[in-house]
Parts: sequence; C-alpha cells; structure tokens
Amino acid sequence: MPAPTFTLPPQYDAKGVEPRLYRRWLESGLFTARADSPREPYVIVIPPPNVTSVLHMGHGLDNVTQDVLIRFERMRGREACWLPGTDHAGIATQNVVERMLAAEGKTRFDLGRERFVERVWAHVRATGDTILEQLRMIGCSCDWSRTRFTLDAAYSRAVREAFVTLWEQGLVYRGHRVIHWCPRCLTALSDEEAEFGDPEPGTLYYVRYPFADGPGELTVATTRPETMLGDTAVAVHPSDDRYRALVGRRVRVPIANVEIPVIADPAVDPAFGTGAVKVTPAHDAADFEIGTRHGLEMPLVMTEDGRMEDQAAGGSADGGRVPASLRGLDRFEARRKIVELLQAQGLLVRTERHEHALRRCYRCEAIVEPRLSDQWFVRMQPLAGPVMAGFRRGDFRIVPERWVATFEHWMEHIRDWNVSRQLWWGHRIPVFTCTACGHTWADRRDPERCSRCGGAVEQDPDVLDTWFSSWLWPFATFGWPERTPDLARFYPGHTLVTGPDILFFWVARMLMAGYHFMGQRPFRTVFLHGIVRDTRHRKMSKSLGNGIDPLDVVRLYGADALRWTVIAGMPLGQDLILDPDDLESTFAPGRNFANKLWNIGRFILAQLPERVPAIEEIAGDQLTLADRWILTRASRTVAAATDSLEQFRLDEAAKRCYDFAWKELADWYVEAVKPRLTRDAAPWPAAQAVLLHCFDTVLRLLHPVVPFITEELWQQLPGRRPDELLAGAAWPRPRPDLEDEDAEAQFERVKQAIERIRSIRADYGVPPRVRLRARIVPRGADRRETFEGERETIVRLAALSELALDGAPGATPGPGAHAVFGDASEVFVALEGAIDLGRECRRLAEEIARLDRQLAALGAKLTNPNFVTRAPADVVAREREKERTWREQRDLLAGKLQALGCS
RNA sequence: GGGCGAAUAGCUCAGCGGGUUCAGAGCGCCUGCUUUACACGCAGGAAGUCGGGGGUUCGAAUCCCUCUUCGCCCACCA
Repeated sequence: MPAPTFTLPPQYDAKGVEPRLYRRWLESGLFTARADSPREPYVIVIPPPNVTSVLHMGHGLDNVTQDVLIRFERMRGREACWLPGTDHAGIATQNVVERMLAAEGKTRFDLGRERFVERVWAHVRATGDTILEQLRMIGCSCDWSRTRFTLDAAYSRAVREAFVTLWEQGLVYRGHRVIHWCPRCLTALSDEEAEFGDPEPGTLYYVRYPFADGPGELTVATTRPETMLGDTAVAVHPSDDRYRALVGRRVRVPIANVEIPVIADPAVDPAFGTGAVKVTPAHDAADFEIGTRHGLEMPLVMTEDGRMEDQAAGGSADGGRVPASLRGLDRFEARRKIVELLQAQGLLVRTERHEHALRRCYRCEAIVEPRLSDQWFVRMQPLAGPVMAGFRRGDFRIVPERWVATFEHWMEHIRDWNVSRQLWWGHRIPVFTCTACGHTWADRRDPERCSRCGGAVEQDPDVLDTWFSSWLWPFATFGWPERTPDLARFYPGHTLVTGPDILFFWVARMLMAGYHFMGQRPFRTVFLHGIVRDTRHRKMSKSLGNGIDPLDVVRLYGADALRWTVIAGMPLGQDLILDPDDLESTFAPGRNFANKLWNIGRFILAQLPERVPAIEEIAGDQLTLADRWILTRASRTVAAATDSLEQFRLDEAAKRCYDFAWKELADWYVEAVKPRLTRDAAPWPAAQAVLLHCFDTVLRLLHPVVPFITEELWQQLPGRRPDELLAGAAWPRPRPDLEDEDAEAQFERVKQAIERIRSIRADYGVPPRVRLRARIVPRGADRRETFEGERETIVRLAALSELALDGAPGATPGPGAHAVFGDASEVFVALEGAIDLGRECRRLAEEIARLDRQLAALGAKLTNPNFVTRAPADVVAREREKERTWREQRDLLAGKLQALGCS
C-alpha cells in the first residue's frame, strides 16, 4: 500500500476550512462576471434584503437556493452573474432609526428632515454590509464587484427616470381618495402593505339615529362607532322595501349632532346588520365610493396619528363635528367613550359579537386607518397588459405552476398603485410645484425656478414607496438608463428565486417594469420556494422567538450542513420545516454527510499515487464487475442530478448524489475494492482510476450544494494544478461509453446475495469471528459461463460478509448441516455453520405460506377474464412473469426446507 | 365569501401521466459490532388499513366526489 502523502484528521473541521476557501474563491475572481465574456450569460439578481436586516433562515433558504443554481450554471460553462445588494427599505429602516432616537428620548421631528436623513445614512453606512457579510459566511458566490444599494446615486437616477417617464406617459396621477394610513408610521400604505391579520373578536354596535324631520329613528350597525362623527349619510339598498319610504329623509347623527340624509345605494347589503349603513366617506374606502356617487361631504374627524379631531383637509367645510369632550382622544379610546355616551343617551340598541379581520401595517402591525388624502398613484392596467401578453406567449414561467392562478388573478384585477409615502427616508418624489402659478410637473433634474413663470418652486415632500425602486432591480442594477455593456449583456436575466410572499410586492411589479421600461421580460423563470416554518408550522419570526440563527448553525455544524439541510429538506414549492429546539437533529444529517465525504476522501487519497491513469486509459478487460457497476451508477447519477437541477428539484438532485456517494460508492464499491488494493499484485491501476473518476465526479455534482467540503477534498486529488478550483471546474457529463447494463444488473444480484448472508448472520447470531462457509453457484446452466467470469468479484465481496467460499483462499470445507439459501436472483449461496435449524425451518415455512397466499391472489387475477382481455398485453405478461418467479421462489424455499431435514 | 395547498412509519417528508424499483428515505427506536476511511460510523431489525367515506377501473397511496383537520392567498358586509 502506498504511504499516504499526508494525514487528514478523522473528522472534518468545517470552521477551519470555510473562511480559507471562501477567500480563495474571492481571490480567483470566479464570482465576477465579465460582460465581454464569450460565454452565454446566466443571471440571477438577488432579492435585495433590507439594508438593516440580519440573516435569518428565510434568507438562508432563498440565497442558498440561488447559490446552488448559480454554481451549477457556472460549472456548466455559463458566464454566471449573481448580482447582490440591499434595499433601503423606506418604512422599515426609518422605523429602526426612529426607535434608536426614541431610546434617546427624541423623535425625528426633533432632528428635522435633513438631520434625520443624515442619521439614517450614518446607520446604514455603519451596519449596511452586515447581511452581505453573512451571505459570504454561508458560501454565496455573488458577484460582489456589482453590489448595489437601492439608494445609490446611480440607482436613484434610474428611479427618477422611471418616475418621470411614467409621468410623461400620463401614467402617474394625483388621486384624492381613501387610502390605507398607518397612524403609527404616519404614512400612506399600498393595498399590499396593509395586510389582513387573523380574524379577531370584535363588536357590532347597533346605534339609533333619530329622524331630524319627525319622530322615530333609524338603527344602523357598525363596528367602528368612533367614525360616526364623520358620517354624512345613512345608506340603504334601493330595493329594500323596509326602507324605501325613508330615502330622502334626514336623520341626526348622535354626538356629532349634525343632520344627514338617508340615501339609496346598491353597495349596501340588506342582509347585514339592519340593512342600513352609516356612511363615513373620509374614513372608509367603500363609503368613499358611496360618497362620491352621491356628492356627499367628506369630513375627516381624526388626526394623522389617529386622534379625534376636526381636520380642515378632506374637502369639507363642515367642521365642528367632534365635541370638546372627545377631542384629542385616541380612536380606540374614543370608541369606548362614544359607546358610553350612546348608552347614556339610550341610543345604543344592542351589541353583537362580530369576528372580523383587520388590516394592519406590514411594518409595525398598527391597525390601519382608512383615510381620505391626496397621493400619487401609478396606473397599473397599462403596465399589466404586456406582462400577461408575454406570459401567454411563454416569455417566462412560474415554478411551481400552482402560483400561476394566483398571479393571473392579481394581474387581472390589478388596482392603481399608491406610490407616495409620507416618510423622510427614501427617494424624494421628483414632482415640483410653482408657488406662483401653481404649475406642477415631474423633472429629471432639480429645477431652480418654474419652467413656465420663473417663480419659486417647491418639491413634493413625500418619498416613493420602497418597492418603486426595487421593481427596477433587474435593470437599474446594470446601469439603466445608461446603455451600459452590463445592461446589454445581463438583461434579461434568467432565474428569479424568492418566496411567494413577495409575489405581488416585487415579482409582479418587476415584470411590469421590465416590459414597460426595457420592452422585454426581466427573467425567464420565477422560482418560488416555500417558507421556513417551525415544527408547529408557524412562520419563523423574531416576535415568536422560534427563529434559528443561520450563523449559529454555521458555527456549530458548518455552512455545508446548513446548506444541505435547506436544500435536501425543501421539495419543490413546499415549505421547509425546521426545529428550532433541536438544532442537532435538524442539521446533523448535513454535518454527518460532509464528514462521510471527508472520510471517503481520506480513504481514497490514501490509496492513490501521484499519478493515476485516466479512466479512458484503462482497457475494458481490466475492469471487474464492481468497477463496471460503479462506473455505470456514476454516469446515471450525473444524468439524473443534472435533470433534477434543470427542473428546479434541488432536493432530488442532492439526495441522488448523496445516495451515490454514500450508499453506492462508500458502502459497496470502496468495500469491494479494498481486497484488491490491499493485496499486492492485482489490477491496481484500474481500481485507482475508477475510484478517482467516481469521487471526482461526485464532488463536482455535490459542489453546488456543499461547496466547502467538496472544494477542500477536490484540492487534494492527484493531478490538480495548484490554481485549479472546483468552483470553476466543469460540470460532469453522463458517460454512456462507461455504462454497462449487464454489469449493473449482475452486481445488484451480488448485493442481494450478500445482504441475505448478512441477514442470516444477524438472525442466527453468528459471531463475527465464526466464518460461514458458502458455495456460490449460478442458477441455470446457460448462465454458468458469464457467472464464472465474475467469480473473483463475488468471492471478494463475500469475504466482507465473513463468508468463506468454496474455492476461495482459506476456505476449508468441513462437516455440518448443509443448507441451501437463495434470493430471487440467480445466485445460490450454500452455507455451512452453526445455524438454528428449527428456527430456520419455521421461518421458511412462514415465507412459503406467505408466497402461497400471494400466489392464490395472483392466480385469481390471471384467471380473471376481464384482466386478461382488458389490461395491456405487457402488463399481463409482467404479471405472468411475476407468477412464475414467485412459484420458482416457492419451490426453491420448499427445496431448502427439505434440505434442512424438516418437513 | 371565493381560490389554492397539505394529510403516507413516533417526527420531517419522497412516491411527478393509475399495474416490480408501491408501500420508501432521513432522523428517532431496537439488536449486534474498538472490521486498519468514518461511532458524525458499520451490519441487521421492528414499525404505516397511505386522514374518513363513497365512486370510476380488471386493478387506486396514485383519478373523481364528499366529509374532517391544518396552512396559505384573495375579497369595500359596515
């Protein structure tokens, strides 16, 4: 045996290896895509994490998935560009800094806009690279030379260009309507940002509105009594006979003490409550519609932070609705107070329990307050059309397909997008108004004076929705609106990997921006993976405290273990369930696998000399059955893994390679080859060449999933140039020239025989030192020659089972019971040794009985005329074949039973 | 109120166009192993009426209907 040229420790030390290898990858420049490369590009743009965020498992899953794809394509020879970066995340980031200020007892208003924004920038500069650093820790092969931030100067230019272009195209307008307002963040939200929470128990209040023009009253039902101060009508359904006569009369709003009309509107559901609904146009989107139809007043009765007060804005001169006793009260406080007042005045008829879902701010979870205000909107229908047309043409696809229906529904029912936010952190809206003549326009540059009258100008104080910048990500990152070489080369991109939770926020809008501004799709495939959940299927989140810190996992088990777990545990489109309370059993499989590879490597490397012949240099007659089997399996694994990756079944690819490395290469081939390698003469070079070929192949296949351990081992393989990296090596191809179907089938039978022997040993408790004697003979005279040719291999493999074979070296025939065992294959194994005959007889009898039962059932099937005539011929043939095999098996067992001397 | 997904071993999941890789894998469990790559290992083993019910078919974990339970998305019943 050649002396090992080095000694590797028996356990793989991920911590010591990973940072070193990552540095080597960086230094090699492999991650940096070249725009002038002749290779076909492959582009993924990262879903930019919020600049203030720290890595969580959701990022881990998302980015490891991207890394697997990008490494796969890079190895396949594509010019792989994985563009990284961060999102300025308007509300989220502003909230973070506001909380920091709050800790100092200050608000953003204390600082003023300019100093506040500076403060945010300082925070971003200090901590903004955190998450990108963390991505390096888990091995992400991003093109760091192209890192972008959605608030960079160049990027800001793109945002501005996009906005002004839309303005010029008439796709931006000022809308005066009820929008979702967060009274905590003090900003408007888009429909998507006002998320429905879980249904909560609430109360439905039945309130009397006395007629102002006569006796009696009208009872309305509401969940939000505080908004009654802003009521400007009571509406009933036009065909509701109960109320038809009342339409046109007037009622008095209690507490607010104003008179309002009773109107008829088809939006009212006569079945809900009393069928009469109070209309608050300034604080309810549906009521706003009614108010618009009927030309109602729309008074605001709350401040921006949700306290009761008459507001001048809202297009109503109708003030004085909020009585002094309620002024300044928080809306929920006011609700309680108003209910009390109503009760005291005998105007509260009754209350009812009423469960309903409330919309909450997606950043701070405050209950959203619908509020009438002026905002900038983007018309979405003109943008959605080309996307759907492209989708129907097959420009891009969504994987897995079940999201298609959701996507289509949203696109087809798309509503205009409120893009203005009353924040300070973000892209300031480039709309300017002349203080003199009132002219309003959008501008690519900050104007000094009004373009019409030369008067002073004021810029809109609001900023753009953060998604208004990220929807440009696939091209703004490459330099748009400049026509850069990068843009020409890397747009359109290829795969967009993200979770379905931002399908509308981001993916759909990127598609719209891509088609609208670039004239073509931004990517070919949208790959939506699942969401990370805990064992109770709850989303992992900080607030629930059920999160797993990916960096803890890296420290404890290594980045490869983390990567293995998220990839192997994530079937296409399914959620990933991880147990935060048991990191060991969640991540140990990945660590164990890395260690297994390590030890396969340790063994193989110890066997290989400096120069190992290439597999092509080995003559066919040098290859044993085991050699041809493992080469065949290697080739098939390459084909299967490649196919799975192409179909985004990453888990399948990973597991297939795992099985090949562990269950085939390590468990069988390495064991089979040991006798050959540890004996002197023999066909060494062939075994070495096969070992090297197979190990090299599986390292390549596994590299995208577990890049560190594979690179570390690959570096040690003989014949590597010092500057060669697995990360830049070629993806393997299937080798039909090395496949041998017969060898594959034959070796499977050998495996079966050996497994049977091992099973017998265990069943009968044959001590390890006691050798069983066995004779292996082929079944069927016609196969004898073929089989004899493989005898050597079988003898060696049998040796692993502590089995002495007739004719094998060291086998000593002796007296004793002679039993004949077999499996369903063509291999008979004759054993001699200490065996509990009685037990074996009972086992055989049971097995025979079972076969008899199966044969009876099968016989019935085969004599069923329906089956014979209607099932396809090949199916019938297979069933007949099965029957024959079972019968043979049964006879065989019966023979054994007889041979054992029991009846 | 609509739509979607899931239900298979104790746990997490495969099984992708109905018939030999149809009852599987990993973890866990049980029994043996200091076998000179690996105890993060090796060998062997137990374990499931494929959520309930109905249907289609010669044949269903697989297709259809229905019920139950979980999860998600969409929605202007105040």
